[in-house]
Amino acid sequence: MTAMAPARTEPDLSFLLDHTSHVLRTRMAAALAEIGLTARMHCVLVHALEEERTQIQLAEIGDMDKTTMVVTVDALEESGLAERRPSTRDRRARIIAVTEEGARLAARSQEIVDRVHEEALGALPTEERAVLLRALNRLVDGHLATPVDSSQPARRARQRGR
Amino acid sequence: MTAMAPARTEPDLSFLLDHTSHVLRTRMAAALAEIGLTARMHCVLVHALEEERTQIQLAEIGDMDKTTMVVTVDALEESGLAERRPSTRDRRARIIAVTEEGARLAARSQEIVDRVHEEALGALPTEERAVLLRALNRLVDGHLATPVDSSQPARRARQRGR
DNA sequence: TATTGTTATACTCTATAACTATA
DNA sequence: TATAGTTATAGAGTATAACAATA
Repeated sequence: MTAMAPARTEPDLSFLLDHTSHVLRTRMAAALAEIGLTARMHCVLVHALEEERTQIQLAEIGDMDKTTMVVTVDALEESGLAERRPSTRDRRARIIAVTEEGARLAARSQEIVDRVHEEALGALPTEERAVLLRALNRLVDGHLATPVDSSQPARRARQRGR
Repeated sequence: MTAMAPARTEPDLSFLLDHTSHVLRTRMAAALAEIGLTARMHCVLVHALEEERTQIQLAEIGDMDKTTMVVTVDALEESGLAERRPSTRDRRARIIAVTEEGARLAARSQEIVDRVHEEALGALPTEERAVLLRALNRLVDGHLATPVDSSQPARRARQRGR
């Protein structure tokens, strides 16, 4: 399934956001897949290039679990795009160092990301486009800043003794 | 994980849409859970009330798989909110008939949906709000209308003989 | 032959738990 | 004690396959 359907006549914000984000996500995934990247790999590459960062730091930036980060970095290493290096400050931590090939690919993937966004917004009048981005930013900073912590956790605690 | 992080300097449409839709979805789920509904149950109730509809028709409207529809209707029946009735036109099909209690609850759930949308948009100036909805509608009708059909299927075909 | 609805289940995704090593 | 990273795996969500009844 993709999203909740428009339950009515008035514009349905849930449907609009779900649908647009879902479609954009599939387009982005398809475009990045052409150069062998996932959105997460792109995200990690770009932020690892900015400065020396550990896996945990990159996980926080990308809003990933640390275990998800492990598999993402595994993929980057297998593709020769990044390497784990021991941090000199903290011997528990690993710095993610982007290789030359990784840096080249990151430049290309950023172009792809920008292009996909351009294409998505292409149909909008310039002014409407600016207002859209401003409004979405306001939502992100405002009432839609943080998810409610659902009383029903994503997954029940593992039962003891198993 | 929630969404791809802002990879940027410029406003990142992917991040904005993913984040807002995700947060709104959790808020909607939490609000509807207070009256024992999921977003899907609400969606089915509302559209089943509009006119006589079969499971397949409701599944299409809600963009659900027919197997997902089965469990959604199961939940509605168990809660006494809807019933399956054989279609008089097509004996394969089942009409989803909303009970009186279901109709009452659907009215309440629609209020909840509207309220959650109101709250989300509350921070926006009236004009910006109108432009946002218009712009999102344009995206839905335009380049973000349909997802690319990913070359890699969601799930590989079941291997034969198993 | 195709379609509606159903059951059963396989697959993906991601978080939890438990662990090692360091702090 | 707490944290970084790792492995293994549980659980949720959802689509696929196969089927029965009917078109």
